[in-house]
Amino acid sequence: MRRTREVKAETHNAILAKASRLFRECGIEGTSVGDIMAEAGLTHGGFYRHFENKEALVSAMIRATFEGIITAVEERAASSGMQEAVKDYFEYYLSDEHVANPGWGCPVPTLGSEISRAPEALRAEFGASFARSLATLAKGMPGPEAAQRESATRELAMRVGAIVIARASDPATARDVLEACRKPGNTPQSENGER
Amino acid sequence: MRRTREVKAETHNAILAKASRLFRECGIEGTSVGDIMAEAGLTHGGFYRHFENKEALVSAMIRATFEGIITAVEERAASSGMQEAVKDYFEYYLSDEHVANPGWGCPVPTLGSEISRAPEALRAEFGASFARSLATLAKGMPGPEAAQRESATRELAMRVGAIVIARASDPATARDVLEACRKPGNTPQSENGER
DNA sequence: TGTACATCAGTGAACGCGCGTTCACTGATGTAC
DNA sequence: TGTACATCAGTGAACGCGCGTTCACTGATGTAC
Repeated sequence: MRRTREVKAETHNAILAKASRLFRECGIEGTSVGDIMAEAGLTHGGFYRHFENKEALVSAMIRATFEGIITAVEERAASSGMQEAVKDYFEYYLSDEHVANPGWGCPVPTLGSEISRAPEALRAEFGASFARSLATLAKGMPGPEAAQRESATRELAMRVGAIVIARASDPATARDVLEACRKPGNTPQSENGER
Repeated sequence: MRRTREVKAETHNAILAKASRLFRECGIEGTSVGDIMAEAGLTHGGFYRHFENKEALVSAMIRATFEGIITAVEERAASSGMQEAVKDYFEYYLSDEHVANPGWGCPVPTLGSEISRAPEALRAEFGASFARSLATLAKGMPGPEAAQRESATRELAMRVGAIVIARASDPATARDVLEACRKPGNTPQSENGER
């Protein structure tokens, strides 16, 4: 039953894609290797021909998922410009759709706390991938480079918090929090340079 | 080996207190009933004389932990005023100490994503407890009531996100994010009333 | 206040279950000639 | 291009383990009189 190189590569990508959605939707501990393989139409034993263990898959999933977000924003920027692409992303971020579909959303609100308790190697991958995403978003912010990075960080942090709170709360509380965070006028933008 | 009412009440509180720290530090799934009981100096079997099941403990822990935070802020406010108490809380929130000690910190960044996937009853408890905490913090913000609530929400959301990101990242990324969020000047404060 | 008995807080063995990982096996693919 | 054999992707049973929960048991506490 050996498969061609092409088929193996497709399987590998399928495992990654299914893991990406399931981890975001059900959490890392809440998703078993068997769940992922079944979703990919395979049995659990074959998993270890693709990844050394579950942790290795988590690491690859983190990188691939952030990379996918970066690519999506950059593709949008190619037609409408970075500023518009980032504005759109931030608007989507606080949408009811994003709140309701963690499996297709940003990995930070879903996986952040689990990664906090994970081995250093995973936190290193998460930090590096997150930093790359942030650098992309920063390019769509106004002002000089330092201010861009700072305001992208604050804007994203506020949205991550809003999503975490909204998803963990009853609908009424969720609505209040989302509405407060949707209001403009606080695009932090910082005072100015810090010296 | 039956215990007096007083001893039982003490045991009950000990279980709650140990669970509060362990859940925040290791996550809900990452903490077993046995872990909690051992921490309280007991064996796992006795747990069910105090709580119907693990979920009931989680619910009680959420309420008690938020209530503890509210009490701490209000006690500080009794001597220095609400504005100062809330300012202090927000400052502590982004401190390295808070990042390093999830077991003694805000339950939102640690438990938020797990609660998202929990039964509705837990999300209802989380939402209600969170909303009460937010109402307390709002009292320390400037402006009319609606603006107070809004800016407390945004300020807290940004901090929740910052902590989630910082804890899940490598030290360098964590530092960058925390520093960006510590800068003042974006106390959102919203435009003004919304009609 | 004293007695008799019911209650029940806490113990620790046992349960069924799902997990991550291993392994012998299969047969199609890859490779060396 | 054809042949012989090594490789290895995927299968499914099996492993050891820790989990939440149950339960028979113990003996001190609570209660009824």
